[in-house]
Amino acid sequence: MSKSSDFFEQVYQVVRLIPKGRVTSYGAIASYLGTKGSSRLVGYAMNAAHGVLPPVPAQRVVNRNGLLTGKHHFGHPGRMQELLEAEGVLVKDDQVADFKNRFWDPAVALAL
DNA sequence: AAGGTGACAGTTT
DNA sequence: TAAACTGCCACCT
Repeated sequence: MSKSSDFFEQVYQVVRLIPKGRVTSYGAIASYLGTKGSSRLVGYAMNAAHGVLPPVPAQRVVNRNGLLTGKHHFGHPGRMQELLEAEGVLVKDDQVADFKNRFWDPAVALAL
């Protein structure tokens, strides 16, 4: 019953709602959860997202610059970019192409 | 129990 | 203009 109290679980829920082919930022998720200053916790949560079921598409979460900061945490660098490209998200120089257009804001998409 | 960690973000120099 | 520092807070040892 106290599972929902886990901050990580909250993050996972939002990340799993990210549509395929879209990406969001750590700060956007943190802000949506009401913990704007805890953007680092979102990244930290992703660190523990490995092996979590249902799977958490952490590759769709990048920093506010659209940079694949956590690519080194996918077991092997390049795996994150590969996953994104497989979903239609072009990545150039470890950065999401047309990031602003690909950005998916939970505060807007999940509004109401 | 207390301290250190970190896949960010915003501000200042 | 770019680079560096600080704040932030839940999880881990």
